[in-house]
Amino acid sequence: MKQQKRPKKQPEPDKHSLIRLQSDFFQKDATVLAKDLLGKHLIYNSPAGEVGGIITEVEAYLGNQDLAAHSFKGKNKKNWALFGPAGSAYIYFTYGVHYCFNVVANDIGVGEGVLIRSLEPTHGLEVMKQNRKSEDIYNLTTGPGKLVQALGLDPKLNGSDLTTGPIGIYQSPDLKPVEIEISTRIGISRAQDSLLRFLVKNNQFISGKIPKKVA
DNA sequence: CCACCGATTGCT
DNA sequence: GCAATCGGTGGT
Repeated sequence: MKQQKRPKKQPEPDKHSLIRLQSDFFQKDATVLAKDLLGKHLIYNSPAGEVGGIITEVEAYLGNQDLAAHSFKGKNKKNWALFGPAGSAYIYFTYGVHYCFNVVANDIGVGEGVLIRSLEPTHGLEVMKQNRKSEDIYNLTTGPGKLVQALGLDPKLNGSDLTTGPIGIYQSPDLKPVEIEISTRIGISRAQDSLLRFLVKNNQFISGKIPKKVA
């Protein structure tokens, strides 16, 4: 028997079915928050429309106990937002070329954050394709610099409140438990053995380099 | 003042 | 494998 065609086009998730996460969700250690962020939606209500996707890869950075963290040597002009309240944005400029986006964790002044490394695109695909000058959905948001470019995140949103501002973290009501894969962090020269990179198991939307899989 | 480097990406 | 490209840091 022949399959019937779906009468309705599907996959765009309905923004209004998503629940915006509030400060109690963010108020925890970066290692815990990192894992909790997997499977949640990162959505930016941009001037060009709503863009974003499901968080599939993250890394935790732990403040003054973490040699690889930007906050290791304390607060300065560049990293001040990392010391803000849990649930705020830390957007930093690196390699003279790219921006990366973090979710601030833990108490004010601790300097913990979660680097968002990869998304599965769900919102505003056309806008993101334009921003990235690529039609390949696997090349839109699979990397910390790429996803900031795809979403068109404005660096002025550094320090902004993710619970009320134009960038938000959302949970789908029908979110299933996420299976998590763990590895060492990528692109750092110190603390290379810490197992602080977390990925949604078996997802295809991961950043370029091969993870040193451990657990 | 100069050299180096970074939680990256893309091209050779 | 390496250039792009910029601001901060540390050494001379």
